[in-house]
Amino acid sequence: MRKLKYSKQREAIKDFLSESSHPTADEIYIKVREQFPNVSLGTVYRNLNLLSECGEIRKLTFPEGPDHFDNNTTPHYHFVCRHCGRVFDLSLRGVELELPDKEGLMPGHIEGYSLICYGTCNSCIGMRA
Amino acid sequence: MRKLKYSKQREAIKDFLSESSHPTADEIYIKVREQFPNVSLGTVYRNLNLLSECGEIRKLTFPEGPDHFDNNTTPHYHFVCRHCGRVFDLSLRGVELELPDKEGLMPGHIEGYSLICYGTCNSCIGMRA
DNA sequence: TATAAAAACAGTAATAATTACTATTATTAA
DNA sequence: TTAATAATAGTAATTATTACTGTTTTTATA
Repeated sequence: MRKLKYSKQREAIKDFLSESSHPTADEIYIKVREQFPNVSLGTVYRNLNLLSECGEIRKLTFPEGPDHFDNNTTPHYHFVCRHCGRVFDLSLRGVELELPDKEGLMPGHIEGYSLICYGTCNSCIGMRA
Repeated sequence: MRKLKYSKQREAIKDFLSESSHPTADEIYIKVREQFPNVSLGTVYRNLNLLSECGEIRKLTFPEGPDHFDNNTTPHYHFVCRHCGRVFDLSLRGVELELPDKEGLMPGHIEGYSLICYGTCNSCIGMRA
């Protein structure tokens, strides 16, 4: 694996990730620009990809809209509101999948999985009521 | 819900979907063009979106590459190979999630979910051995 | 069967998200 | 202190998808 050198831009990206909830690359870009006005969106994407590859963060892909990024790499799932697009964490104790144990059923070697729930969040339900 | 009128292009798209495994819009386009040389990619996308909205097919989104489409709308999961990108069906009896029963844990009303496993498929494992 | 409204079409242009390229600057190990 | 390499900003290019427009097809009803 390649060696990462320190960069203050990457540090700012990580800082913002740790204090925010599933931001998109663009949201991170807007925030980091407050501290580094010349930072480029490419730098944000490159660092997010580097950090995902290192396993420091997770990339979340949904059928609608841009990817989101999550600094919580412990096993957990997500709920996405189809109306406002917000992403929520789900712990779902009791829904421990233990998929790696089911290798026999797999068409190969499983290295990870993602569980995404879709629906309408409570605040969007409230708006329609 | 809006009313669909018959179209032979849409019929060809459905036919190909039912005899193939998780094709992308572009793969469908290439195939349907054999029968309708002037079909446009926009027509393929429009019909795939219409059919997804009607619940006749499912759209599959992965972190890499274009969306895939699945004419199997019964509950099942997917395994995606990180190397060749192929998509496999998983039945995984015993991993019945029953998520709709867990509404109390959700930040809203759940309408669906997707479970995607990532890894290396057996044929890609063979190639590296 | 004729007709008219609605839907679908092909072809093209536009958009959104992301990646690639390049010349310069910053980091780091020796 | 230096030299190798990683990282950067800025820009261009790419990929996947959607939107637009004028024409054609479908379908319900007269």
